[in-house]
This record gives sequence, C-alpha cells and structure tokens, in this order.
Amino acid sequence: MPEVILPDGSRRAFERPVTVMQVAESIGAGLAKAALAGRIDGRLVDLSMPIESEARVEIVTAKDAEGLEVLRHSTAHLLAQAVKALFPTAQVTIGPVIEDGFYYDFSFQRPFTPEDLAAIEAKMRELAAQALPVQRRVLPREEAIAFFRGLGEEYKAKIIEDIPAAEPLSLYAQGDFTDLCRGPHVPDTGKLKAFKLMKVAGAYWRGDHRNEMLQRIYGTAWASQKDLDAYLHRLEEAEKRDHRKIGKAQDLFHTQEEAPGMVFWHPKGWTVWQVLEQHMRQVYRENGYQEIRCPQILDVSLWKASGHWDNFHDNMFFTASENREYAVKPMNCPGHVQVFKQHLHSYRELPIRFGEFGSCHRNEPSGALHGIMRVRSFTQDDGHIFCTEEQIQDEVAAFIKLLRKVYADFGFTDILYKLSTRPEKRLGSDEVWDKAENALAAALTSQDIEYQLQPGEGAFYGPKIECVLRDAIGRVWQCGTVQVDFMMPGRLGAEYVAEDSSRRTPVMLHRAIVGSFERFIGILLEHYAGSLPLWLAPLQAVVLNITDRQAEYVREAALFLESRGLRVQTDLRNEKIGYKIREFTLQRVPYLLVAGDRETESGSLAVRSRDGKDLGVLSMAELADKLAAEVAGRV
RNA sequence: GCCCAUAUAGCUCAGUCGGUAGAGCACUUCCUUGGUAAGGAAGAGGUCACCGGUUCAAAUCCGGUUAUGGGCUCCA
Repeated sequence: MPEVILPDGSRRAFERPVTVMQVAESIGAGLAKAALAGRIDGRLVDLSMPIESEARVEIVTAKDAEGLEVLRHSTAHLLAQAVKALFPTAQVTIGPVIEDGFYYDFSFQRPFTPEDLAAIEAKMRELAAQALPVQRRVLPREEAIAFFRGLGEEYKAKIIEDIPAAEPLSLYAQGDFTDLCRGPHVPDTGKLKAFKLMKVAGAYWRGDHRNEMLQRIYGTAWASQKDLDAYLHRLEEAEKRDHRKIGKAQDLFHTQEEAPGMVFWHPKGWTVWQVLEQHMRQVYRENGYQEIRCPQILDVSLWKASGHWDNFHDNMFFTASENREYAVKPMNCPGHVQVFKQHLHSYRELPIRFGEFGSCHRNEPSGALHGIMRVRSFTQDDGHIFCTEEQIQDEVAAFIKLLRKVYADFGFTDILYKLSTRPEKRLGSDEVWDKAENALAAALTSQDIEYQLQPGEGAFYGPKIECVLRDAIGRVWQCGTVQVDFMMPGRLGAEYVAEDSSRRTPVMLHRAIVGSFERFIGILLEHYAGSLPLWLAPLQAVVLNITDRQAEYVREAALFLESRGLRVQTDLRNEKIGYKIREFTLQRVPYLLVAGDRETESGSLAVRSRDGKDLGVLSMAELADKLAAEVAGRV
C-alpha cells in the first residue's frame, strides 16, 4: 500500500493506490485547488498520476517555477486547441515554454492577422471557462503515428518518427483536441486564467532556414492577473529605455536610409563615445597593451590567406581600384599579425599585446540589423595577444580580472561566463585542444569564477570564453570574449624564435571587453535608462539664469566649471526657470545649476539633480570639487 | 536572406467612403524678466519614403523598390 513522504518529512499512509491529486486533497482543500501538477520522487507528473508504493510526493502549484512552466505549457495547448477550432486546416507542430511565456508554431495557408489573434484569444478564454478536463493516455508508436496521420497532422507524425523508439508516447486530450506531449499538464483548462497572446511571427520548421516558414504565435501566461499585469508593465518600462528612443530624444545619433546599419554620431553621442574610448585607451596603457592602427581596406589576397574569403565572403564588403581588389576589413586580427611580423621576435618578448579601436564592416543580413546594437559598421576594442601555449592561462586570467574591473567601472557587476569547447569541425590536434581548454578552465577557476560549459560551441580555430553581463532590468548581453586561436598566426606566417633557436608559431588570443562601441553604448543607455552616470554623461551640467541680469555671471560660472574639466553648457534663453528645468531634466542632464540675483551676489549656484533633488546652494569651488569627486568615483 | 507589419511637418502622431493635408511639441518674430517639470500672441514649415499602375481624381486602392520595427535564420 502507498505511503507518501511529504517535503516536510511527514508521512501519510493510504489503504489503496491514490493519485497525486488525492494526496493534495488529503492535505487541504486550498492546496488541492492550487495544485497544477506533482512530483513523485522528484519526477514531474500529472495530478492524475497514481501512486502505488512508497514515494516522496510534492504538490506543484503556480508558485513553483516548474508549476508556472506547466501552466504555460498547458496554455500553449489551449492556444493550439483554439486555433484548430477556428482554423481546422491549420496543422499543429510544436509549442514549447519560453522565458515569460510560450509559443506555438502552426502550418497554415496564410499568416495569422492581429484580428485572428484577438479571435483566437477569445476562443481560448471560452475553452478555459469550460474547464475541460485534460486527460493523458499512452499509445504505442505506430498507433500514435497512425492517429495523427488520420487527423491530417503530418508534422506531428514526423515528430514522432524522430523520437527514440524506446520512449513511451503520451497524448493529452482536452475536449476534441489531442496533442502529442511529454507533459505534465494542468488537470483542466479552468486553471488557465492569466494569459495573453502577444504577437505573430514567421519561424522556420525545425529552425532551419531551408525549411517551410511556419506561423508562430507568441503568448504569455502567469499565475495570476496581477503577475500578468506586472509583466506587461515591465515590457512598457523596457520599451521606454529603448536606446533608439533615448538616442533620438537626447540627440545622440541617428541612422538613415542611405547607410543602413551605420551610425551618424551627433555631438553629444560622440562625446559619450570619446569618454568610453579614452577610458579603454587608459585600460590598454595600464595593462601592457600597445595601441596600434591598421588600414581599413586590405588586398583580398590577405583575406584569402586568412581564410575569411572562404568562410565569410558573402558578409564582406569589397572595393576595387586600379586593377586591385580590396576587402573592407571585417576583423582586425590579420592587420595585427602584419604588425607582429615586421620584426623577428624572441620568445623573451612574449607575450606581445596589441590593442586597436578597430573599425570593422560586415555586410550583415538586412533582417539582423537592430538600432545601434547590431550594425554593419562598428568599432571593437580589439586586442590580440601573441604568446606561447604555456602563457595562455596567465594571460586569460589577467584578462578576466581586467574585464571584471572595467565592467564594474561601467556599473555592471553581474557577469556570466561561458566556456565553449571544441566543435566537431576543427583544426589542430586533440592534444593542443586539451591544453587550450584546460588553460581557459584553469584561468576561470583561478579567479573563483563559476562558468557554464558549452560543449562543441567553440570556433573551429580554438576554444573561447564568452562574458555576458546582466543589465538593470535583468537582460543579458554578450560583450566580452577571449578566444584561443591556433590557426591564424600559422596561416599568416607569424613566428618567433624559441629558446633552442627554432622557429615557432605563437598562439594568438583574440580578446575584447566592450565588444563593439556601438552596441556597448546602446547597452549603457538602456541599462541607465538614459541617465548616464556623471563621468559618461555627454553634458554634465547646465547653468541657467533666471533673468537677463545674471547672464554675465552664468557665462563666468560655466567657464569656471569648464576650466575644471567639466562638460557644461549655459542656457540664457528668455524662458522661465521652470521651462528650462523641465527641458534639461527630460534630457537627463545630471546637474541643473541656477543663478538668480542671490547666487550672483554670493558667487554661488543653486544645485538641482536630474531626479529632482534640491542639493542646496554651493559656491562655485565647492561645486567643482563635488562634481570632480563624483566623476573620479565613476558611479 | 525569410515571414508579418509600418513609412504623413524637425519630433510624436491624427487623417472617415479615393475628392488634393491636420494637431501638439519644437522652430521664427513679438510681448513678457520670471526662483526650480511647459507664460502669452502671431508666423513659417509637407513632391504624404521612392518608382510604376488603376481612376476624371490617389496620402488613401494595386504592384514593385528601399528603409525601419517584431520574429526566424545568422553573428568570424
């Protein structure tokens, strides 16, 4: 007879086999009502799953992360049921749970419209209100294939054919709709209340661009209406900090039709860029890098030698002149190798570190472009370290340490690391790969860093570490990277003289911290929602007069602050002070400095911050010191 | 590159049934010289993304192109 052990360690004995639901009922009516699924000995199951012997049992509700997933998965089924009810000729494919929601892909003769979406959502609510029981059954493979073929669901039949023969096939039915699914699911559709369909999009069958384009419907589902509303509110807030909006509102940059994927930087945006670049230049200088600069276009022969011509020809820009064909550089490394090759280097000189603010052009597919985050013309803080195999670990460890410091300077402290190891198609011996992967892993471990392993995700020329930062609203951005390259130095003929006077090929480490300036500035704008910290703010303070009487004093004050290294502007327009305050607050200028007759007389300024705080009246010198200290502190 | 949507004044957006274009903000001029998130008045400003078609007539309907947005694929 079953005896269940609950999470608190208590035991309950039953006289005959019970379902998970009955266990929940035995604990309390409230729990039974909230129950969505269960766990038997840690395995997620339906509430209808019988328990026949001793087992650890947990009741899963929407408060449980997995419970929420069950809820979302069941909502995806509800969506499919509604689509089949309204559009019987649509075929179902897959409908997985994703972050914050779910999607379902359909094969249908035409795209779904926003009106369709509204109708489908209404149908879903109708079906949910009916509280249709969701029932699981298991079918033998051939029967399942025949079942879906009989329904005209060719995609489902194909999916089953790809499932390993040993696995049992479970089907879930609700009303007249049946779907192949591993489950588990909620006991009835009445549990599905807080959901919303978000958008329609095209998506390739099995994620392969050579396949048919399916119609994907995205939706979101939550434990309660309150959670759903909070999620929608979060989306609105995220939209407000969109770097494209901020870039326009603060007059930082623009793009236009004649240069798709390329950025026109306006004075204020370029100021941010310059601050960023000067900071990174100092990072180079203080950490053993020599800054260099290489040509923007190079003869195609070099790109054929490097392998880029073969691998990335379609994504490169070319230009020809006087019988010579050039490629606009898509990467900086071949250039750096040329600089390395200008001397015969001794092993004693290694590691040699070159850094460049390298402008690259890549002809990205039109659909990949996104604001200034994904562009065709971008600038990397690109560094290449030429070293021996033995030096990899120390160099990588030093790089990671540096990267963390730089990210902290910009206000990012939550960093994730991913180690990508040898792919199937690769160059170099297993022995060399062992060495390189171990060196990368050891470098991370030496910095007490936990990392995620991505087997097979490395580049064909070597393994890499990807550094991903998390922003203020929890989104993640991959910026930094360090990659081991066994291939390019050899292909381009770089070598050094070893201790035994033999010629050896150095290892090259590719590394970047901010990644691309364009993208990083976009990330900063979104992270800070446009309120860049003082040291990065393009305009750090404005000095405002109240009447014309203070005009001369305002000019003097601005000159004084400028002489102390601050980026300051005056606003002497014939407008009321409230008008000016509003305008520069919306522009997110960190400090608004007001001079009326009182301040003019005492040689001071009334200080207000962009978040509306009154910081009192300070003498000009006090103010300059305060701002200088804040700039130096960076945050 | 693929699917869908969008493109109107410097910006944000209206524009009904096809009948020849509108608001707010910004801008210019004038009045106003004021104490911390929009003072008042007047004025100027548009080849309705581009190319073609249908029509007596196109911002509006149709086709194409380009760009942008949301996805998919890609991201050395």
